[in-house]
Amino acid sequence: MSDAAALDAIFRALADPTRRRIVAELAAGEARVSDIAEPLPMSLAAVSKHLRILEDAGVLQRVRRGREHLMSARPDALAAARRWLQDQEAFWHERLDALDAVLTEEQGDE
Amino acid sequence: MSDAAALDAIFRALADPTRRRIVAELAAGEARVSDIAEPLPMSLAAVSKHLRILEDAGVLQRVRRGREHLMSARPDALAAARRWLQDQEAFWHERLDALDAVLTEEQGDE
DNA sequence: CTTTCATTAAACCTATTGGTTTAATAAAAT
DNA sequence: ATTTTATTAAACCAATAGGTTTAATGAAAG
Repeated sequence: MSDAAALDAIFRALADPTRRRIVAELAAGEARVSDIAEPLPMSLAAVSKHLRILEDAGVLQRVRRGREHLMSARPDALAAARRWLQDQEAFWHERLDALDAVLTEEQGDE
Repeated sequence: MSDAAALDAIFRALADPTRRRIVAELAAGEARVSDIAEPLPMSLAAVSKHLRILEDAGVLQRVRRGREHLMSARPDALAAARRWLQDQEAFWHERLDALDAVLTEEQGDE
């Protein structure tokens, strides 16, 4: 998967509130599919699909233990998305700071 | 808009690669709708819709200058999303570090 | 004032998404 | 061996998303 495709998968995966909730809840540690599904207002099958999307995006990982699937976080996965956001923020601020500087200087000139 | 709804809007807005591209290109400074659309492989109307989604999410702002609409970045908007990601990463790492510590200690005990 | 230019609105179309329900699979428990 | 439990697969459905094309709006230029 190219970097761009990977980033795309991550942002798409995080665009759904149910999936973000799952991500947040896995901060408490690994959990079985059923445990993750229990508090969620939808079928187990629906949750299973959400988990696959998160797994495919590399946000979660799955370990099979007998008939149970233990899902857990892959912390580095989120870093790519965070970095993209950070970069944009930095570029934007840079630009605005440069603009400020110009305006301030012009004011000094007048 | 509640915080949760705002975060949702931002993540949804950023889930589309065309919109992320627009966001990235506005690092160069404000631009008219037509300028933004020019390099994109779709109709002006389609771009107009993307811009509205980014604007509604608070990621971009619009200033009308006569018949032109100048779009530009609102740097703080991305911060909410970045912070969410940062928090998750931190929580996850915390957990893994704690787990590491336990395992290391157990090894020392054996 | 008529025409051109910059943009959005509206109506429409197709593909994708997020859910459902009902099988299928496979391991665990009895 | 049979049944129960954990999960995914498959088929389906309604709503949404992302695009199109054709008006409509409204400012600028002739």
